[in-house]
Amino acid sequence: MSKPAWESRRVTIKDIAKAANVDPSTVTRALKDSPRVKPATREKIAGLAAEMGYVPNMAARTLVNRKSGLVGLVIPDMTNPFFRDLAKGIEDEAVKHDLRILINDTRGVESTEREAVNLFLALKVDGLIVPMARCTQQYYEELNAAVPVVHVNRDDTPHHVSCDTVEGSSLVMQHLFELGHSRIGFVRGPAGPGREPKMHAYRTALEARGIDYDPDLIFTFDGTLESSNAITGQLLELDEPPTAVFAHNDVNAIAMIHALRDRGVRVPDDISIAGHDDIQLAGCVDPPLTTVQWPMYELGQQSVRYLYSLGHGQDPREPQVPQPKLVIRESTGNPRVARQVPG
Amino acid sequence: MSKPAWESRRVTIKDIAKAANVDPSTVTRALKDSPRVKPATREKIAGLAAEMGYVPNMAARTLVNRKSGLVGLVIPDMTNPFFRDLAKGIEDEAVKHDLRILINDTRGVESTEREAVNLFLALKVDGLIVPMARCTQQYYEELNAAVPVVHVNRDDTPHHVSCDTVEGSSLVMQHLFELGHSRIGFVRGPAGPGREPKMHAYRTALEARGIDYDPDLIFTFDGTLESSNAITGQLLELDEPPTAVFAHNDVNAIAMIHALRDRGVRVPDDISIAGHDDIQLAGCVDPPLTTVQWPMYELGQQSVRYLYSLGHGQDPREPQVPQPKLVIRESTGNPRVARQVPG
DNA sequence: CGTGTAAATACAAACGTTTGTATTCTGTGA
DNA sequence: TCACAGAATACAAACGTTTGTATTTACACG
Repeated sequence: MSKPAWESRRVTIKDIAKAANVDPSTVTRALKDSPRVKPATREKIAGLAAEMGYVPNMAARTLVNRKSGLVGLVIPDMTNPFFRDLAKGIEDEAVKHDLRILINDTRGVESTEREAVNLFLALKVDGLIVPMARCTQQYYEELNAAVPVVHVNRDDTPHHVSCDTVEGSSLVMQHLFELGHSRIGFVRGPAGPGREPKMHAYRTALEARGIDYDPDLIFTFDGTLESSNAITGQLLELDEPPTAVFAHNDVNAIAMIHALRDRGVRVPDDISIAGHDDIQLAGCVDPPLTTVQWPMYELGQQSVRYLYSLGHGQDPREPQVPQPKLVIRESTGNPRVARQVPG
Repeated sequence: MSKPAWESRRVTIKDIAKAANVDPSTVTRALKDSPRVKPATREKIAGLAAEMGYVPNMAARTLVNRKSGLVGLVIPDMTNPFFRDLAKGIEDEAVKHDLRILINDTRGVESTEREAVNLFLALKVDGLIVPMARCTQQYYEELNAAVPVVHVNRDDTPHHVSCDTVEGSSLVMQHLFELGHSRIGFVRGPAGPGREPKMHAYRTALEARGIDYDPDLIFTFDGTLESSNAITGQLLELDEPPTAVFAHNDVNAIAMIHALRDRGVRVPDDISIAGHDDIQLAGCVDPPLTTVQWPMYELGQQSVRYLYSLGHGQDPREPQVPQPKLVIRESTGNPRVARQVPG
């Protein structure tokens, strides 16, 4: 096996300088179009750089700049289409600010999240974007001393972009009430700090209608398919199952619809299911999902802008994102006439 | 607004050295448990480092080591569960080699893929793992001169880990033949280099049975939901639609099943659908999907091992991964008795 | 042909770590 | 008490880039 080519030293600015018979500093300036270098020289250097296959060394750059132009994105589950749209918004906005995005999937594990954050810290990222993190608020407040951190969809932290979670969830509850439901289940997300707005909206809506809160109707979704299946099982085993369920997100809602069908329960005839997020898939499943349209792409964009302000000592303006909207499709309907439980 | 805390300089090895009254080099060695430093000093330094909240500066480290301990993972669609399992295998193996994984989602766009590669190059990654890349074989051969690159599921490149694609696809074809199908559609992946093994298996299987290859039965999936819908539409508009379809992957297969149902076509009664990959969801949809079980996790592990050997000048051993297996579920069945197309 | 000025470029220090080599300890045995 | 080995630590250079300052060059003007 011949000696691998990548062991040979890569071409540096000094190599180019030597080839062009100038000082390294001139090369740097030429490469970033500084007016301090004469056009002819600039072009000669640009040509040489391309020809020699120069790749800048970010490590050296980061070292002197004390920042990398990188933004770390810490997501709990890259498989959730929600994060794809978010990431898209983030990346589109990031290029405008000359920032590059690095992704780390924590798989919903808190320790992994910490490791990811540490890696990004060591990488000297300019900022962190953390949608719905697992770690505690306190952790992030401390972290915030080290690097700008903006949260998405979480409003208990110093810096966050979000839209009206309570409003979104209230719309769902109102819709279900209007259809005639009163026994409504609620699936909350992974237990943890900063995720209570949906729950809050749920309870408030119940109260406003004078309906007692029943802890039996509360389930917890951990992001996995199994979890959705398990919830579906629990739910059907109840003496008096709910006639409608407000699911934590669309992934959960869709999985539950499948699980229900497997058990011969029809949606929405036997039970209504509403989701949250309006992922692309939501309109394509059977039945199409009633859900809350959540401006993920915009949230992504705003989080970068926010981060940018933060990193430049500006007081970030309250981000403007569209209000959540209810999208009524076919997974919700009128409840069946209540069967009286015998005895 | 008070001065943001993150503008203050972070604590470096020099700060620790000063605090501990030793030389920076001693701190380095203490922090990496070198036997050259006396246990008492080591502990004192470790304590100080923790107390002062020291975070190593990877840029400086990378600069002197000329490598970062990072591995870049370039994936076309992070939403495909396939890549999640792959990434899991990669990360689990990576920690064993003290490597960290960085992900970049290219959304199937070739130019984005190039940018991602360049970013990783600038970051001085130790290697690249590239499952089913969009760029040409030639590009990667050149790239391979700069950094170790291993491909997953693609066998036209210098270094790759894969398992028997032809075998996996042949199993599907054989299964469909045995059910009595002879008019079988095939959905290929995003057009591009290095993705012909499935196609090859398809055509070979057809030939072996003496069935003519019909270009009308070949469709191209670009990874999106819309694409699956469009294919479904095209397929049904055929004068003589196929009685079975071998889909490029499970995501495609599942989307097609949905699209078919929307149009009132039943699976497998009216048409059989087989997928590829056996993602977690495959067993949970309705009907459960017949598919090829693909050892994604193992491929992930092997790709890191392979990369590691490559990076250490060892001749990498041919990776051993399980053979693909056919998983027969309910989305495939006997064809309906062939309707004769009138005159 | 000087002189002044602006343009173009060179110089040098710094960023935070690592590592090979040199130096200073420490304690032992004669 | 001295020399010596070995342990512990200090020194210094290097990694590739950036940037403020200094130097050289070119040119126009008197």
